[in-house]
Amino acid sequence: MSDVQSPPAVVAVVGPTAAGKSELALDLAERLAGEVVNTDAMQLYRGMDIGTAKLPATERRGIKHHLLDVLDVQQTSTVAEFQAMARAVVRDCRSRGVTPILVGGSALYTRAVLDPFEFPGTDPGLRAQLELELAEAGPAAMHARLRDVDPEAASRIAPGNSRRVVRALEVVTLTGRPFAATLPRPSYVFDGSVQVGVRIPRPVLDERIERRVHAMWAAGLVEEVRRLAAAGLRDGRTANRALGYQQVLAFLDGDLTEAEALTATVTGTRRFARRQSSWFDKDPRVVWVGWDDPDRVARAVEACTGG
RNA sequence: GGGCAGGUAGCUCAGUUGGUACGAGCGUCCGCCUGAAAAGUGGAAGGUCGGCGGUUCGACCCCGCCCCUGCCCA
Repeated sequence: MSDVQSPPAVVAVVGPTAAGKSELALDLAERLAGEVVNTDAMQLYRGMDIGTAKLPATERRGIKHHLLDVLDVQQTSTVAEFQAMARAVVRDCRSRGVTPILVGGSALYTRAVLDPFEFPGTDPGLRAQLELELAEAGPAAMHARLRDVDPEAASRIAPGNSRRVVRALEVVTLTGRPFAATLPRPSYVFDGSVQVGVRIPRPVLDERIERRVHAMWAAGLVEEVRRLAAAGLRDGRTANRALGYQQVLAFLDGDLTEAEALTATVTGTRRFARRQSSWFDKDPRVVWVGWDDPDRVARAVEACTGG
């Protein structure tokens, strides 16, 4: 147990989607007198409930949840802004003697809270300019340009990845410093940070994902998307890319049949789960517990209390 | 029973007047990832070209028979 003087730990529950993170987070919150902090990019959005598997208020066991429903669907979400919000919540919790328990599948978001990520800033005008130039000159020309001003970054960014090329150019011209020079060190910014990972075999996960997507459809995902579309879902830059929403939108626009939208959501979610795992698996700091281990809560608590 | 179309990568399909399958998209696998991250992106592995026989120096491409699928006629 931590002594009275030192601030509570910062706990992050990580792992692929549909592995059971939300439940474990609630268990930990109860055992550690904690509050839940969402680190899921899509659960930030108001009205995106079914498709993001957002825990309904009635199932939150009376535990306070932070950073759910803070954005409108047409607003763009960004890591840097999220980082600031989430860190503020973490500090607030700790100042009240409460353990913040981060949960969410957005690896970058979670890491941006825990690790010393420093985002170099942005300029909408410059960004727009670069994107215009990209549209006119093409990806190869932009990559060549990056090679001139920041060879190191250019060598690390695939020429076809225009998104990153543009961002790198933005950072270089904005700061005058190389883009690659700002890589974070793998260290926690908050004392007593712990990451608990939920480990689940791939076949089991794939089956759970498939069931979950079907359940979302049965629960009215199509209606939810229709409603959000009327509220401007298509106008945003982030929310309409969410798994499930993206595909249902395509269905509503007649680009996919409903059945195709459903299977595309399943395979898309599967791929997403793989991408998530590639972040978490290579982080040696994560303490793993089995998704169905009867003692997983005890093990997780032990990891969090410095056992 | 007869006619037509088709059977090529896990799926949907390109392709060669007979000379080692140029395949593509999707999926799968592995990797990258700093202001869109449920996003974006790099790479890899997959094929006895329905089966059997024939023609040929050589057949996935020609011939015969058979099997399967779809449509049409009876």
